[in-house]
Amino acid sequence: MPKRESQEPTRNFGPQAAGSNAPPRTSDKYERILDAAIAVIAEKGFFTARICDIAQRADVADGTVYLYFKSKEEILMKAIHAAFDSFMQHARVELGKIASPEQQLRRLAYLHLEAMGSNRNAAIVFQMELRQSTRFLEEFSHDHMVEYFALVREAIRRGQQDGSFRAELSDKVAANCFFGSLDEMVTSWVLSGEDYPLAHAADHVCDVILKGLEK
Amino acid sequence: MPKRESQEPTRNFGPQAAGSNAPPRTSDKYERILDAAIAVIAEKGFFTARICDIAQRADVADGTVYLYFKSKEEILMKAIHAAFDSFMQHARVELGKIASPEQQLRRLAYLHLEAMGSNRNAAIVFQMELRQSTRFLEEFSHDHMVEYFALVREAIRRGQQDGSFRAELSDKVAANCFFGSLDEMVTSWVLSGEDYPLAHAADHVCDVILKGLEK
DNA sequence: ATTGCAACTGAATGGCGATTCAGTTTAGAG
DNA sequence: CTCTAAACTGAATCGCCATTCAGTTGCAAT
Repeated sequence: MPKRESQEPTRNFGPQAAGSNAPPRTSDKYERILDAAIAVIAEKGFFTARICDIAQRADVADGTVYLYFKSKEEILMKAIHAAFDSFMQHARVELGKIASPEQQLRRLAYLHLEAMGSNRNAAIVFQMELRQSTRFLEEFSHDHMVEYFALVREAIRRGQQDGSFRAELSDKVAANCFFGSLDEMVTSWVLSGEDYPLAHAADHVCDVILKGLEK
Repeated sequence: MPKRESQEPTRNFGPQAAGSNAPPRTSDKYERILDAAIAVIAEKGFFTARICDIAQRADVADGTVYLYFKSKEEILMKAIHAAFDSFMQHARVELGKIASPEQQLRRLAYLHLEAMGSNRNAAIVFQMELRQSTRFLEEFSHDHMVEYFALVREAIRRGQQDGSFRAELSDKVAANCFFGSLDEMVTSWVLSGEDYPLAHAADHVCDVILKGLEK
């Protein structure tokens, strides 16, 4: 029988899914189900999305979904987790290459909008479901946001120290403005239903926010 | 038997609730149910909130809820509608008293945060459920947002015309930054679980955004 | 006191859909 | 080819809860 890929312990799953369940195997079913779930949830919302819709879209039987995930909720959790982690890792690497706090924020704004703009379904899930879900996924998704905010606040504080940003501003408020502005750009992009290149807006947002932070 | 209050046609309801249903009467049940619904939905989310929870909290029987509202969905709709209309009316009056676009935006920021900060449950419903609900209440809640944005964009455009704001900025992007920043302040206030006076933050946010818009 | 009707009640209904599991298929090993 | 276990299937189960409605209560008019 096929065996676990000879890789790092908990890297690429596919097998034993949810902690203690039956352990599926080598095939792209895990990813297919995740993708299908994001698409269906984006379209109908978490609570209205039915497992059988997801299964159908992923082209597997209803029961198969439960070989890979413990529950409907777990699918959403894993989907958000995966997307977020991949974004944060990418963002950290990119920001590491830049010294100027101002340029870091510009870059981050671009990455944020690009990530959302490149996958509408994921963007919908993030904008619409993530908040709602904060209630029942609690700490989980919240921790991710805290991570992101830490990145922003850090850049802002460094900018204040090196004298390029006004020191009297609260880094928390400033970070909220930065994030909130980008978030709203994404929301209006999602709600518009159109498909203009979202990332183009990064510079325009930064024109406002960075000037607002400047000395 | 008690009769409809001698007021404007469709102002204060209480009676015949949902268009064609059975028509209840003079008592505060309508409001009690709305308030209970907001509280329960704030706590558990729209989909997880049970009608019997709402009824219990409003101190009426399950069935009574349906004398005043057509469905669970309608309760949320009416609640959002009422809160929004009252805010918009108030905001329009207040902004009408102010000439300077900059001061208008400052005032609006204050009103926004004050409205949210004065009723945590309502704020939770707005921040968490309104977006989610955009999907199934569609146009409905979206129209309200458009109204609010129109107010903001109008002030921004006037500021650009009178030369106080940079004319090269898109009023749409600027409005997104303004709204997004406030919205994010509310979200972080809601998620913090603490009860600091949210409205105090209005000036801080405006310090950033207005300076960002300035010439 | 009697009547009639609006308001209200809450147990029963009905449908939906997540989850389960008995049975089927697949594919590697012998 | 045969055997076995993992992987998969999808129909049946089961709990949940919005909504309904037969019956009760309150009250004002007569």
